[in-house]
Amino acid sequence: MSVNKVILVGNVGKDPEVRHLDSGVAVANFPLATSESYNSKSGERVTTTEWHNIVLWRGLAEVAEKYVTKGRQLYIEGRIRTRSYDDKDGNKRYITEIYGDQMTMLGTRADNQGSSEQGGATQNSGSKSTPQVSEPDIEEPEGDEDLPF
Amino acid sequence: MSVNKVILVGNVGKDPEVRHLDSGVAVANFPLATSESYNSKSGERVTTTEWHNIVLWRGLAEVAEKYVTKGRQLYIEGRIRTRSYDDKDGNKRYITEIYGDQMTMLGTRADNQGSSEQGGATQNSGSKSTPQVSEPDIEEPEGDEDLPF
Amino acid sequence: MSVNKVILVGNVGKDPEVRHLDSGVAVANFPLATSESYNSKSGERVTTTEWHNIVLWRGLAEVAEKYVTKGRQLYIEGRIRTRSYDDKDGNKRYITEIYGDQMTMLGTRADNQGSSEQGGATQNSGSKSTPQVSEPDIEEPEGDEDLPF
Amino acid sequence: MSVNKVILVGNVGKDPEVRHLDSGVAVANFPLATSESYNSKSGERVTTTEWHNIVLWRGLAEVAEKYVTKGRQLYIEGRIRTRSYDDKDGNKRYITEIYGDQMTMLGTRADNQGSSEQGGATQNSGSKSTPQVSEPDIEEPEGDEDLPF
DNA sequence: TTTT
DNA sequence: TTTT
Repeated sequence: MSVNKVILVGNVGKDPEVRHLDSGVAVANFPLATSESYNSKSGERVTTTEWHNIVLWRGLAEVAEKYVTKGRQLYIEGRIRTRSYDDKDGNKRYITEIYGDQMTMLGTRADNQGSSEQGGATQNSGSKSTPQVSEPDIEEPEGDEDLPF
Repeated sequence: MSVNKVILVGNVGKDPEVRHLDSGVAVANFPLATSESYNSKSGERVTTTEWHNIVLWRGLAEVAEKYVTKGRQLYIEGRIRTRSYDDKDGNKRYITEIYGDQMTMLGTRADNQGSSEQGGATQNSGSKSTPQVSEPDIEEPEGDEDLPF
Repeated sequence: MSVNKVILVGNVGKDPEVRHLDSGVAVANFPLATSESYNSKSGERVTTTEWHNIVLWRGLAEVAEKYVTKGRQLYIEGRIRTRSYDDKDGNKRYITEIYGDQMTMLGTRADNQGSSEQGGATQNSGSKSTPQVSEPDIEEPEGDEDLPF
Repeated sequence: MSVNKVILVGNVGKDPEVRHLDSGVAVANFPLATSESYNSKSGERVTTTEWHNIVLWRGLAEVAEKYVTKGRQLYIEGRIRTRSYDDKDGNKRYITEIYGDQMTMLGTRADNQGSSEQGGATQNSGSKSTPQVSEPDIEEPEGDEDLPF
């Protein structure tokens, strides 16, 4: 009876960290930046950046491992999840993450690799550079508890 | 160059707290619950609830003050914002909030008030019980009729 | 490499028509109304209604058959699809439809049935009146061509 | 009491046609393609393309006039609107359009211009190549700093 | 009519 | 920590 949906277009802040759980399930984590600009009262242009903690599971994590790199522009659709953990001092802390259910690579390869032999709008051929992917299904990301975050 | 969008349909956990800043600007805060169900490996039906910290400004805050109450089912569209603050021990803490840009009251009055004289699908008359509102914008693209398509 | 997403909250205009294809696949069709209000230049409050042609497949169609009725308030998430057909005069015509991938019943039962023994915000017990459902997966709605629209 | 929202990421099919109404209001029209791939029953990879009729007003139309060109990858957020018109034979016809409320240019300039002196991830400097824009609204919730959370 |  |  409810909806929890997030849609982000932003830039990857660091190369993903990908773990493979004992169960064989892959999990990827990386930060994604979105930014907003507005004119302050005093007239300057102000830009603020928001950092999102992206978490991808299974197939999406594997795609991230292969194709997602720092600087990449991505579309991510997913849901918000806040979880608690104990910090080194035994205090309960909270962290909010975005569990991605859908991911689309934006821009072309030239854009994102800096290899730069080619700068046009055409996508690189062969090696299916940047697939669009989604979660296999509505399978729940269980086994979550196994993760030593 | 980026997008930070959240869409929620959930139930209000507590009556909003509404503050009026010195500037006259109103700010409302309240928790909104979304829930998800899935079948665990062991076969039971598991429901997890996610709590979202909703923040509304100005006109939306004023609408919340008047119409949003505990239990209410709402549609909220907004953006994610994580801010830091120092806790009582001087430690830096983070909290993630949803700044609402658009809000729609769901269900009918009977639904949400329990007064219940009337249960049909028709909306309550008079007193425009549950207005739909958004941040200032909403300039209508009129003049449409002028177009010689 | 692309995204085609629609999010609607509106009211069902007519009870769904549900067909069962030879393959056993169910398909449901019904209109959903969304409305917008704004103040015209001349100062009156103007409300315009938009009608969306909703199409649901398989499990979602079956849920619609059981639970979706005229007047019901629904959340629908899906994608836009425009298809052509030949009208009685042999002219090519186009129709745009929303293929729903996700559906959530809004409001409570009292709201939507008019039976009205109960009007509070609590959901009906037992018989899990209004389930939230989604497409089994990314299975393509093939067999579409079989439909005598 | 309703929501009519569309989110698209796709490629511009033709340079926009921009009109300036007598009132001074600008209107831009262009097609945007989104595509979907899936594996058919017979095992081949099938890609279908959906064409969306984008309509932008005022400031957004002016941005489109300056920056949107054929091939460009765009994020568009808006709403569905179906309108009728009479065709040359006097028959009533319908067309469904997407009225854009928000637009974001995706990829970098190198991506979209083919000028190609440069292929890396860095955006072109100067001439603020690809602004992100939205309909008039966007009043910032400043005064935030005043809040004694 | 785009893009991969 | 990204990007413009």
